[in-house]
Amino acid sequence: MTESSSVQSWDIFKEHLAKQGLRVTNQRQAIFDVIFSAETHFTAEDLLDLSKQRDNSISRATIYRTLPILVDCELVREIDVGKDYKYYMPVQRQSVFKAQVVCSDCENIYEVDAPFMEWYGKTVSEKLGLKVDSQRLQVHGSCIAKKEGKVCDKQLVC
Amino acid sequence: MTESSSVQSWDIFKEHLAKQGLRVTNQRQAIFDVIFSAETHFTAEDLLDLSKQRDNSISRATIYRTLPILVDCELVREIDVGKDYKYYMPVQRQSVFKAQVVCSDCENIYEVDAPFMEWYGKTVSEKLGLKVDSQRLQVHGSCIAKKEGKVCDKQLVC
DNA sequence: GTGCTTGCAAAGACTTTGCAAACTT
DNA sequence: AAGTTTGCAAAGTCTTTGCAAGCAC
Repeated sequence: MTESSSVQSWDIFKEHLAKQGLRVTNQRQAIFDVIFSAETHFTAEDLLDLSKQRDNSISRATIYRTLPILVDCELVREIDVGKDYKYYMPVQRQSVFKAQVVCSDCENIYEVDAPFMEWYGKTVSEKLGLKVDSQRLQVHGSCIAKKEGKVCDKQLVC
Repeated sequence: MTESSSVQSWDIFKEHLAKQGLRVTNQRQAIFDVIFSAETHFTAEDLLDLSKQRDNSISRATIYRTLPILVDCELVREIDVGKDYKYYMPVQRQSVFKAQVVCSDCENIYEVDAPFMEWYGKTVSEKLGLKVDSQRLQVHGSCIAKKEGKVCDKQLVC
């Protein structure tokens, strides 16, 4: 994450807040900062912990109230991998459709290009009389390294 | 759903139970029957309601304990569309990878072939050192008919 | 008879919400 | 000053679990 892209994102956020009649608060600013200096995926609880380090007064409620705003303006993507909590991650500023590859051993989530999805989703939906709103493509896998008795850890690439 | 395919599914279920040292109970039988005479997707709560019509003593706990068994032996597919409850549907007895097209207006869930997924998932995963466990491809859309002021209802195909 | 199953109700896990105080504009 | 936003704690929603009674094998 370059500084300029983070600045650009902040402008998008501020503009979105203004447009919705919402306010720029210290809490929202801190939460934004945490997200855009992290670069990885995180849960609401992760975000709460990290945010509290910047401003201990930030509450769980504010985290849960702020995340939907960031998802709304497409600065953050919500990722549901079937667990009972969701992951979030800063959206890369590019328009290629992304698939998520989720490693169940080390909890890594990779985002990879899946450009064919745009065509596929559109074609299939139109046949059914639907207009595409969103798409999700997830591949769940497990570490080959781990199966061979080698290390697999959150810190390492599988 | 032809009768023969339902019978075949029942054999798979019975065999799976036996293999795991589990027992054939009236409740499991009733739940199985409900699922394989419904043909559509359903939630745990839907299943509870329908099952209670056959056997009013069936409890929510039993529903939640039985579903994972059916998912295990691949007779039922669990579908998480991002809501806080899950959908389930009887698995078609064929091996082509299926995508789900979810209509947010009428809550229909269509399953369509996505044969390319097998290749895609495998290729992408191997590059990352992963072995594919499962994949999910979902397209979320909304009714074109409804946008044009026409009817869109659960009963109708969008 | 042994030990898996069940229903019930309570517990869990994550997320949402009502309210009064605090803050942004 | 007017109207958002916040933290807190309680409430919600779906799902899981402990337990004693009941049932399959």
